[in-house]
Amino acid sequence: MEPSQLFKGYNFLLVPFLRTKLASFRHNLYTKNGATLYPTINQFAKQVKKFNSELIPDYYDSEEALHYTTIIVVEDEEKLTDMTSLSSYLKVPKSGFPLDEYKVLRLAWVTDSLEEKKLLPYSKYLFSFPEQKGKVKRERESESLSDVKEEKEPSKKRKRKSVDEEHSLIFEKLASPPKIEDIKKKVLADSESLRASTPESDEEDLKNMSNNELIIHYFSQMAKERKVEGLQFKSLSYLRAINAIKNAPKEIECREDALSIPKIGKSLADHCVEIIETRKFGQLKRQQESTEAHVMKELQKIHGVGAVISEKWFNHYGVRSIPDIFEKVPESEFTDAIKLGLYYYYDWNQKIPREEVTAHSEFVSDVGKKIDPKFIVQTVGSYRRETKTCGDVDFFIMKEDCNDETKLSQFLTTLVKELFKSGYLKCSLFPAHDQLLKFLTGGQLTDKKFCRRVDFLAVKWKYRAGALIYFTGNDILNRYMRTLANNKGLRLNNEGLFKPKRRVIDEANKMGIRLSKMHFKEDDWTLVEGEDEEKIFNLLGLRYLEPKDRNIGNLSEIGGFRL
DNA sequence: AGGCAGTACTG
DNA sequence: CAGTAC
DNA sequence: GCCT
Repeated sequence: MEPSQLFKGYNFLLVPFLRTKLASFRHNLYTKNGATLYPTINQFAKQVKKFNSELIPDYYDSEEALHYTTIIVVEDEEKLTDMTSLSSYLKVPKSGFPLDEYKVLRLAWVTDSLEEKKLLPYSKYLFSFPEQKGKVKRERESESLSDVKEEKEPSKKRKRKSVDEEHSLIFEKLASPPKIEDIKKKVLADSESLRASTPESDEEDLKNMSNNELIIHYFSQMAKERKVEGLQFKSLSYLRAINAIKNAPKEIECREDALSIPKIGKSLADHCVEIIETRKFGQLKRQQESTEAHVMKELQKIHGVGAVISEKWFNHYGVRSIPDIFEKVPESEFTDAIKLGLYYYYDWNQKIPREEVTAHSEFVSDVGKKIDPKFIVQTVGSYRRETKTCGDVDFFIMKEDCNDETKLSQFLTTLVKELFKSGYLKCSLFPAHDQLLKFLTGGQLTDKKFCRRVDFLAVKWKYRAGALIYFTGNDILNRYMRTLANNKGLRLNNEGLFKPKRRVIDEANKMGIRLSKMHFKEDDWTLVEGEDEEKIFNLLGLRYLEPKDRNIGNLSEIGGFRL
């Protein structure tokens, strides 16, 4: 390979600094391409000193520049177990050294960059220690959306921006989606390097399953298939049936057994019989094998793409794969949300290990505490339901006795700004408006590989329980509770449990429609309960469910809950 | 035959 | 308003 | 796809 000077101006701290033949060969390659290599901090620090005195005597600029161009390259991942081992390999002096302010990248970043003849974004190559507990580091620059090349040229004259200017700049940057070229690049790179994890096909387990377990197994897959097809209510029927089967007193042996279970009608009973007798579900298999279903499923994993858009892309534009989208679908079809959905296609479809969500929680709540310790930042969603993995991270914000939306909004705005400045927040799925109470974004911890979906919701104190129930979910429980409320002439929403005022009842009667169909106007309904979760459950005639018992309809659910 | 949760955001 | 997401 |  001819020297490209690709890494010109870059400092590589190599850990461990290996002296094998192969390593020497690699090191030679790095230096040929312009990199300067360092085995220990001591030698690097000398360079830092020189760097700082030679360049503009502006601490801010020079340090920042150094951060852009200094990379810790992990040459042997197995030898690095934690921060301590990293320090010892680099021989960090007693006086200390801010190691955690530098990017720690896997060797693959260097080799892939050489291969591609360009500096690749760091995001996919961030090294993280195995089993690392939630300790999180800050990063100085916000990467990801901008190209690495832009980052390595720090602006020479960085003047202090006014608060307003900085504010609008941050939100502008958060809101603007990446360029199509960059999206394409990342999506293609992801689909290559990070081959889709093989779907767990547990043929063996199927044989050992009881009738009911097998039916649930197939039904839950069928629910997904129906949803992808856009048949949301059929999908819902399967989910409801699953829950009913879980609560059924005995094994389903025949058609009558199935029909005796609520939510199982003629059609589902037939499916049950087929599954019991053949241990297979033909309709499901055919569905799963059709290319249309397969492609639609892939497309709908893009945030912002649902049943209608995926169908259009499949039939009208002939899209058959994710990379296909860039060839066949006109750019005008991409909303900002879809652009982000594509850019983070791979990231956002990964399950998040519970431990990582804990790390997110600690990081975000620490930032929140520094802004104002009186605000409570609680992690809800599936994390609160104690699931082992989460699809996203949900943050719930409130402050004791605070029902002032302006105050809540101010806090959330500041929080978002700080999180952006620290490099954690990467994007926003819709522009932040003046009363910022809800914010949907992507967030990434510096030592983690993936950007995650992160949601924020700030709520008034008096509505905290209603909001908490809503935001904790799961969705099936939410729907069930709202239906229950309707049946009692009440109304449950994101704020709390409401009862109708006299005149609404009269009006509904006069119009001959159900109360729940009445347009919800604050004036027409009285808040019954919004501060106590347990009271809301009880008012609906339910026993209180601990968050961990709210995974209704989930395969991993234990115990079951009678809906 | 009509409902199936209720709300908020984009375009 | 339709579409999507929470 | 089930229930009313």
